[in-house]
Amino acid sequence: MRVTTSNRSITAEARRRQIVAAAMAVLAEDGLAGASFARIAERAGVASTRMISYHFADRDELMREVVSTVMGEAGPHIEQFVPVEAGPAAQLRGLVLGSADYYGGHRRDIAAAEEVWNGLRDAAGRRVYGLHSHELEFDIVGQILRAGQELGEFRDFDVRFMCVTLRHMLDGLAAVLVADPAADAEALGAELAATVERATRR
Amino acid sequence: MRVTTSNRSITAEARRRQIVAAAMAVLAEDGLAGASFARIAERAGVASTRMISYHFADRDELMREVVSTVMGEAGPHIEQFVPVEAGPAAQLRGLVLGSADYYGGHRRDIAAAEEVWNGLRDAAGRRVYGLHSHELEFDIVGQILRAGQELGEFRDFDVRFMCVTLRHMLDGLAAVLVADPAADAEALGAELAATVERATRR
Amino acid sequence: MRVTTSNRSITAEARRRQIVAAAMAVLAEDGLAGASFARIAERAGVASTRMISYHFADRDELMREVVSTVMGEAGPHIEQFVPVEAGPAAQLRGLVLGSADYYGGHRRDIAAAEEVWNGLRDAAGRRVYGLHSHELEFDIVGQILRAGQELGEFRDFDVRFMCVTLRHMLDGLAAVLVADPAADAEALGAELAATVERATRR
Amino acid sequence: MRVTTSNRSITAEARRRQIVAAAMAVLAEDGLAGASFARIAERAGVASTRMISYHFADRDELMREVVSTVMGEAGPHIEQFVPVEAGPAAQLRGLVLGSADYYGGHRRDIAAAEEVWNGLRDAAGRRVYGLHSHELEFDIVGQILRAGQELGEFRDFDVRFMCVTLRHMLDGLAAVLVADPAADAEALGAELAATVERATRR
DNA sequence: GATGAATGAGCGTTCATTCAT
DNA sequence: TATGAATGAACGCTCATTCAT
Repeated sequence: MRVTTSNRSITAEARRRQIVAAAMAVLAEDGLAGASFARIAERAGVASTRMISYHFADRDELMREVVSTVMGEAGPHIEQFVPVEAGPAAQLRGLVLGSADYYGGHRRDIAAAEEVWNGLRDAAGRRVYGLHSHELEFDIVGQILRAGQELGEFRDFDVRFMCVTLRHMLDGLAAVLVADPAADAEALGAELAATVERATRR
Repeated sequence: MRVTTSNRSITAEARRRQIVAAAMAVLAEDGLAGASFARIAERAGVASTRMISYHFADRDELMREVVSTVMGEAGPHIEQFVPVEAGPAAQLRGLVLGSADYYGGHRRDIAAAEEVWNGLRDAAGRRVYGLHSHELEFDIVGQILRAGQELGEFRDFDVRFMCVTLRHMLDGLAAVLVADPAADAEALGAELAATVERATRR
Repeated sequence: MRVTTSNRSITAEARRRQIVAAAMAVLAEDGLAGASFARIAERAGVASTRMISYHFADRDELMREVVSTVMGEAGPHIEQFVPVEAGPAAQLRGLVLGSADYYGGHRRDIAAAEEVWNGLRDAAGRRVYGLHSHELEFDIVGQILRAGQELGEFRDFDVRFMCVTLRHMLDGLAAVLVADPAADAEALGAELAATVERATRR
Repeated sequence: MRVTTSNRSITAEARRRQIVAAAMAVLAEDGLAGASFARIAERAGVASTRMISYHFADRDELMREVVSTVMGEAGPHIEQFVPVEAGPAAQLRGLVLGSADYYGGHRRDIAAAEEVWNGLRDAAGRRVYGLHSHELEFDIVGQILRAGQELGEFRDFDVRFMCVTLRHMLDGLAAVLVADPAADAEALGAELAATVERATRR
């Protein structure tokens, strides 16, 4: 059992969630540069931007919260699609289908998170997120890929680069789902799973 | 023979190129939001931001010029790698290898272009670029893919979605090359070509 | 009894009045084009132009406030000079004398308001104020004039055009009072009242 | 016979007239603040604002030229309506009718001139035009009024203030004609002439 | 927990004008 | 007579943030 040790009150947490939700809506609609405190406050229905400054240390913290909220939801959701006992190929397939399922049901959220992911910079101008922020994902996927190679199911490719390629293929799927509300997440997920299967198998 | 009929003088064109180059450098380093006229002017070594306003109608025009400059260079460069007489599989391979070659030689430029591509919005908050801006590329790649399917070389996949997937795989390649200056463009290009080959063939 | 239900605090209202007063002074001295935020802020004794932007949505709102402040004061002041029970001729005379009295006591204010009135344009270049903004005044004066015609006191003139003419005669009076600080408002008011009386009576 | 001793060439004069005409159009549409060199150049169909700077010493000279062009045309036109041999009352009537006739035929021009007249300031912020700029007109009209008083035709009013009042009544007529393209200049002129006649006669 | 007031720094853009042909 | 290039100064406005309750 996991316990969140937060010294924040219930109402404060509610306010934070309210603001994060508003931030996501604005990010998805107007982009990172358009997601000013003023617009987010207006969207959240709070009186002034001061409310945001009060609940978040600074803009960065709010934006990071957007990303971690989405990532925190996506991980467990996708996990359910990955059969623990099955082989690497089935697990890889589960990863793709699970991602497609999550993306399909949270198009606005992933659009928001991607805005932050791709655009956010720190005060010195360095990217806050980037390939290195995916290392945890690359570790997990890398283990599956390596296991497949050792079992002789997968061909001999550069594991890390395949992880990067897979990530971007999934980003492509997300982009289609965001751009076209009518796009069929399940069908495209299956399509991509087939592509990934052929790209990796011996 | 193509003739550019521009009503701009030679010196004006030179100044524009100088400013665009400076903009690219700043974009790659500080991102779209960090690419202010002040920083670009400083980088370009011109006295004031007024110089930029004089040569470009507005910020948008400058940013679009960055993208079209890179796209205008990349296209012909990659074309050389695509054998006209060969079959679809060879052409597809050429596309990947050519892209890798261009990306490897212009890491800063593609980083700059991608900043604009992903982040630029118009006054109303709508993305200036997006999936739809790739339609021309999708047409060309789509023709190759369809030809391959008709010849029985390629398996039966959703052509358009494969175009999107390919685009994002290439973006992943670019991301690696930008993030790691030591990354070997040729090797990764070959790696990706192998992946694409397996993903598409019957 | 009229109650102003404003959601602005007392201090905010005080600041607004302070800024409006400064704006009036600058407008009267330097004209509309010269009434920049910088000059107004300096005149108001506030640290920066940011203070003005904080209290007013934009330049237009400040300028409109100048006009409505003057109009809101002038109306009730002039009303006192118009005897409710008396006949049209006496009421018309009261209007002129009341206006002269107000103009004489607020030369700087009317100069400021007139700058805005004559010069302010919206973003599309259209006049914000104009003859149509006087319709309320024309209604009131028009009623007096029509009543006089029906009673046989006034001759048969075009009521609306007489309203316009009267307005411009009063503007002329204002212009003299603004241009010449030594001009005698009461005497000129009486002079104009005589002119208006002859212009209208049967 | 009057000879214009100008050291300007014919083509230069033509260019000046072309620019002045464009300035008038822009002034009437967009107001004084909107009449930037950029907009005037565009309207005149000349390549750059440099053309304007070349032909006029500065913005002031161009704006003054607009006013003096209109005044130079209006004077002789109105003169034709003032019978030299007739009495003061008839001359005064001619003045009003002549003005109405000119205004009616040059609505855009008088709108432009009035923009400059009311708004133009010198570098120090002082009005370039104002009541004092009307002194020549006031002299002429004043002579007529005084003659009428001496002949016993006119009542005993303050001559100078009546001149100011008349000027503003005419401005009111102009305002109506500018605001309403369908307004009948001749009818309103007759209406105003009647008003002026009653306002002045014994 | 929440708020109003205030702020310094920076934004892109426009202005009329000058320099050098 | 005309033009292209360049410029310094100023514009209104928005940003996230801090102070003081």
